[in-house]
Amino acid sequence: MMDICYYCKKKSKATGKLDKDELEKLDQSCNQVEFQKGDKIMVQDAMSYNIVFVREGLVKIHAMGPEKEQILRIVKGPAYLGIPTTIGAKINQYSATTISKTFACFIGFDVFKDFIKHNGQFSYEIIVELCENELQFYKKCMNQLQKQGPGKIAEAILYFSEKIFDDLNFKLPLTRNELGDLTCTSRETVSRILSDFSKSNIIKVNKNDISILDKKQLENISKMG
DNA sequence: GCATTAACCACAG
DNA sequence: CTGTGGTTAATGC
Repeated sequence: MMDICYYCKKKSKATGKLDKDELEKLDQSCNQVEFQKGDKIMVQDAMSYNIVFVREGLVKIHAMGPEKEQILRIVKGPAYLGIPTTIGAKINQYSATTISKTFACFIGFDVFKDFIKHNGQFSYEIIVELCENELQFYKKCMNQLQKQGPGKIAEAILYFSEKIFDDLNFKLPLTRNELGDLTCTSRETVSRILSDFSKSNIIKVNKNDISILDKKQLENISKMG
């Protein structure tokens, strides 16, 4: 059972920069887990000892704020989870819950830290991922702070279509309530806006199945706010 | 003032 | 869990 990581076909870009010895080290502190939809991978306010690599699947990063639950972002594997909170704080600053069947690996933080300190190529790839996340998050902030309801929802639909599913037709992996938590609106507003879009033939909605009919229009609404 | 927007509440399916 | 209608509060002409 040696060298599972060595032969793993779902290596991250960073892990691809590790040599054989390092992969063996990784192997010894890496633990594969299969999650069902709705399983918790990380829990806010708990101690964190691991970095999680999501090989495949969708995960929501969320946290309880002073008022209500907030979904911070949606993560699609392959991607790392928990680097900011594990490096930057002793206690998890957010939770991670799967929204689809997910395959993930838990990596001991000591080993992960060791790679960062000793393998520049590895570190660089990690930094690239963190930077992309930060830029994406800035965009989401602007979206939430400056757009009105329809603009926020339009951007969320485009986000799922382009970044997550790469398809004009997709099954929304969130409830209306969760989509509200993601876009900083109420579930009622999400409902109304979705049916408005539907009535104007911009999208087709059937339960959680969404089809984008008029992408131009949707982009326009997203842009205009 | 008047219009727009969206949250909150309630209730039905 | 969703969709819809009424009410209310904030904001901007």
